[in-house]
Order: sequence, then C-alpha cells, then structure tokens
Amino acid sequence: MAAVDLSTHPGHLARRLQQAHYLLWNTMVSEEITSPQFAVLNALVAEPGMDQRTVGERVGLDRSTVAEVVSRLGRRDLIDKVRDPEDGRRSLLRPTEDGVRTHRKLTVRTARMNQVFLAPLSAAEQTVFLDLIQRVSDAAEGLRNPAEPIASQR
Amino acid sequence: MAAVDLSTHPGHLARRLQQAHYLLWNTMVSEEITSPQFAVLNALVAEPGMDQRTVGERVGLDRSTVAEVVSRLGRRDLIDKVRDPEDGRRSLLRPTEDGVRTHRKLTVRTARMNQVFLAPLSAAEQTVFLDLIQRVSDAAEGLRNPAEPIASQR
DNA sequence: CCTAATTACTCAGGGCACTGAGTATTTCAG
DNA sequence: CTGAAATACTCAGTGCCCTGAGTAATTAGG
Repeated sequence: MAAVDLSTHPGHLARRLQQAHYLLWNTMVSEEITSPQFAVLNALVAEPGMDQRTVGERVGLDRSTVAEVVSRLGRRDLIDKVRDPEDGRRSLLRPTEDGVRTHRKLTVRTARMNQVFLAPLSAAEQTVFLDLIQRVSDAAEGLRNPAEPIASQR
Repeated sequence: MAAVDLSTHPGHLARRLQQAHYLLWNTMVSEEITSPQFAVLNALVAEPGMDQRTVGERVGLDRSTVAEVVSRLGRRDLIDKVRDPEDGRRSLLRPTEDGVRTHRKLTVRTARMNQVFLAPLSAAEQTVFLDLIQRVSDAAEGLRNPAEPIASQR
C-alpha cells in the first residue's frame, strides 16, 4: 500500500553495497583476514606504534570494535601489543614480520578485487563514485563531532 | 612504508558510509527500529503474506539474518507469523496494525533523514550517486548467483 | 507408493558495530 | 601535593551479517 521504494534510499543501498563487497572480499582476497582487519593492519604498516584510539580514528572504527579487531590480529600473530612505558593507559601496536608479509600479499589481491568490484563503471564514473561516497560519509561523520577546532598537524 | 590509501577502496568507503548512515538513522529515525527492520516491515506492507525466504530476497538479507530480524519485529508485535496451512515449511508474515502504523510514522522520518544524508550533494549528483551504488551492488550480487535465467514477473 | 532430492527454516559459531558502565592511569586545578 | 577531570581501555549487552550443519515438510522419480 504505502510502501516505499528502497532503491532510492542511500542507507539501504549502502548496506547492500557493503554486503556485496564482503562476499567479493571473501572469494578474492581472504577468508581469514577481513576487510576491517586489513584496514587496521594497513594503518599500522603506515605508522607503527599507534595506540588503539588513534588507529580507530584513522580507519573509522569505534573503541570497542578496534579492541576486538586488534585482539584477532594479535591471536594470529600479525601484530604486537605492548603497554606504553610512558603512558600506562595506552597499548602500542605494531605489525609483526608476518603481519607485514601478510599485508603485502593482501595489498595485491585487494587491488585486483577493487578492479572487479568497480568494473561495471567507466573510469570516469569510478572517480565520481569514490568522490561522492567520500563526501557523503565525511559530511555525515561531521554531524556527529560538533564543531571541532582545526586539526593540528600532530 | 608500503601502506595503501584506503580512500580509494570502495569497500572501505562502503563500510564508512553504512556506519555514517547507522548513526544518522539512530538520531533522526528511531532508536528501536533499525534500518534492516524497517526494510523488512516495508516489504511486508507492500506485500503481506510473504514467507521469510522471499522477504530476504526482496530486501537483500540471507536466511539467518531474516530470521533474526523477523523475531525482533515479532517480539515488538509489529508483525505476525503463522505456519502456511498449504505448505508446512513456510512461515507467512504480515504486519500487525501497530506494524502498519509504525511503518507509516517511520516512512516520514526516513524521508527527512535521506534528505539530510544526501544534502552535501547537488540534486544531479544525488541521482548519479544512487545510480552508481545500485549498479555496483547489482553487478557484485550477480557474481554470486551464476547465470540465473530471466526473472519472471511473478 | 516410497525413497531421494529439494526447500524453508533453525541453530551454532565467528565477526563487525554501537552504547553505557566500569577500571586504571595521567593530567590539571587549587 | 591532592582531589577532580580527562583519557585509554575493557566488559556486557544488543543487533546485523555470513557460513555450515541439522530438521521438518514437500516434491519428484522410479
């Protein structure tokens, strides 16, 4: 009767997009390491020694989720976790050698998967697509953090 | 070192987009009914009496997830669930009066939320955005179901 | 008919994502 | 220097999402 067409609802489409990606990741990249786990690993390869909070900020995960992902990566010995001697609240994270190796391997596969994922779009459309998603996400995240002052470079 | 820029990874962006939507939904639409729950309710308002499998197909949820969502909607007395007398395997689902009322209320709020969510884009960009997400999702879902024959209209 | 395949659903298990409450540590105000 | 505020993390609870295995009912083959 008064039902709505969900294909005009960005939230619904976002969920479907994410699910589609999840499946493709599973078949083309890894069945063990998930996309969020790769994101955390990637952040730590870029900048070893970050604490959990900072990692979460970088990859867009909240405190609890980071803790879980970190614990799984630790269980697989892909990252190390040590208490910061200078600030006993923090845990400092860094990839192990195995972690770096795994990251390298998955990076290649991820690139291939992205190509397949975006294949239905032309090169120009792909650029637009990434830009639009990013702008919407950034704006929506901005709604959460009220009027944060200008980010300093450190 | 060899780290990757995740802002060019559609999967990562898809996850962030969905999270952003989740937060906005929570503040602007409902704290009790989630977006997937609304999707199921919406499908049942459009076509009461579907079984769980069909609902899942319509809204893009797998068997297990539909079962969970349905059980939550049932707990809130928004839908009824009865065994199909003609086929004892099926559960037939239909919204209760309260379910229809709730659906109507949330429809209004959802429309408002979508406006806010898409506000950073121009009207033309919004159209492109929805189209691109849909095409990518459809294509990726197509990779899963191998060579399905042309869908019949019933 | 009656067995075998199919179909709808359930259940257990792993992982992501959020909130609210609690703990430990550090920092800051007085 | 000490008590209060802030910070990093943990834990419990809820919900979404998938897979693989199991159960009950229906359909199809011989």
